[in-house]
Amino acid sequence: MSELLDTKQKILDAARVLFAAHGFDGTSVRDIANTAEVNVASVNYHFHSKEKLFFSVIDDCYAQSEAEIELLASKYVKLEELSVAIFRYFILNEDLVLNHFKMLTSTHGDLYFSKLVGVDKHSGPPGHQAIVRAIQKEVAGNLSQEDLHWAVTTIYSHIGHTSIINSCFLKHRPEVPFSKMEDLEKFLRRLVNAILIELKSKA
Amino acid sequence: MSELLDTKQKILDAARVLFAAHGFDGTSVRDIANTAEVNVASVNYHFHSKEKLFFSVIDDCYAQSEAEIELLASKYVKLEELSVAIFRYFILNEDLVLNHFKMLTSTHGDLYFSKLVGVDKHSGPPGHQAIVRAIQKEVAGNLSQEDLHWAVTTIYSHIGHTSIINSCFLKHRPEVPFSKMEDLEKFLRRLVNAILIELKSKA
DNA sequence: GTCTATAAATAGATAGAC
DNA sequence: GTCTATCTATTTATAGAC
Repeated sequence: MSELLDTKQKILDAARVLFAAHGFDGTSVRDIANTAEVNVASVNYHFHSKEKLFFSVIDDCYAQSEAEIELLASKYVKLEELSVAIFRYFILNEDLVLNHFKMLTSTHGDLYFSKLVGVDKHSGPPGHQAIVRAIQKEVAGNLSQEDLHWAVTTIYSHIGHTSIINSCFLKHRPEVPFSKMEDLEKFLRRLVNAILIELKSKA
Repeated sequence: MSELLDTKQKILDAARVLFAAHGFDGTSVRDIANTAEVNVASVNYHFHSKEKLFFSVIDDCYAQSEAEIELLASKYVKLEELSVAIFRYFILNEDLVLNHFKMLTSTHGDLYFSKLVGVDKHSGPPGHQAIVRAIQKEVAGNLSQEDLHWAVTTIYSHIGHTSIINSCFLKHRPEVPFSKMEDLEKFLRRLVNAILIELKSKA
C-alpha cells in the first residue's frame, strides 16, 4: 500500500473515532492529525477542508456498513435473528451509528442525511432493506405498504435508538436495571415477536 | 420582574434554541449574547462559564418539561392517548428533546445524563413515570418488573426517537412516505396497542 | 449589572521549502 | 506528499471604567 493511501486511511480512521466521540465542532483538525500521527497540513492536503473530511468519514462508514450488513442479512432468514444481528453490529461499530446520528442532528445535517438514506429510492439506512425483506418473507399474508412501513420503522428505530443509548449511557451504567446486552437483546426479540403477532393477526 | 432575571432568562432562552440547533461546540457565547440581545460579558457574569450555562439550560428544560408532562399525565388515563400526548409535547418542544439528546451524545454527557434521569431513584426522563403508571393501570393482571420495563422503555424509546427524527429530518422532507404527523401518531398508537396485547396475553 | 477593551488560547487554512 | 511556519479569524474569559 502506498504512503498516500496509508496517510488518507489513518486520517479517516482517527477522524471517525474523534467525530463520533466529540462531534464535528468538538474535534479539531489538529486533534485528528495528532491521533492519526500525521502532519497537520496533510489533512487539508488530502481532504481539502474539515467539512469535506467529515463527509468522507460518513461516506466511508456508510459504504462499509452497507456491505457488511448485507452480508449479515444473507446469513439469517428469521426476522428475530436478523434484528439481533444488526443490533449487535451497531453495538460493535458504535462510531458508525454515532457519526450518522450526530450528523443528522447537526445543522443542515438533514440535507446530507437525505442523500445517505436515499429518500428518492426509498432504500433507507443500512440494514433497513434487509429487515423489509425478512418481514415480507416471514409474514405470509398480504402486507400493505403501511403495514410494512410501520413494522420496519418501528423495529429499526428501536435498534438504532437502543444502540445509541447503550453506547452513550447504558454501557457506562451497569447498575441500571435491564441494561446488560442480554437484556437489551431479549427486549428487542420481544418487540419483534409482538410486531409479528400483530401483523399476522391482520393478515 | 427585575432586570437581572430578565437578562438571565433572555440568555437561557437564546441558549436553549442555539444549543439545540448547533450543539455545545457549534454555538459561541457571542452568538447567544447577540440572539438574546444582551452584552457579551453578561453571559459569563450570570453563568460563570459557557459550560455552566449549558448545564443551566438542561436543568431549565428538565424542570419545565417534567412539570408540564406531569400536568399532561393527569389529563389522560388511556396509555394510548397519554403516549400520543407526550409525543406531541416533544414535537412542540423540540429544543428540549434535542438538547437532552445532544447532551447525552456529547463527551461525558452520560455523567450529567445520569443525574437527570435519576438512575438511583429509577425515575427516568420526563414522562417516563407517567407511562409506567398508565401501563400498570391498563393491564389488570400481574406485571413483573421485566414486563413493565420492557413496555415502558419500548414505548418511550419510540416516542423519543421519532421526535428526534421528525425534528431533524422528516419535517423537512414531506415527500418521505408516512412522514406526516398523523401517520407518525397512527404508528405510535399501533405500537402501543401491540404492546398492550402482548402484555395482556401473558397476564 | 452593564459596558468596552483586551488578554490568551485555539481554530481552519495555506504558503513555500524540501 | 510531507514538513515548518504563519496568517487570519474566532474563541472563552476577564479586567476595569461607569
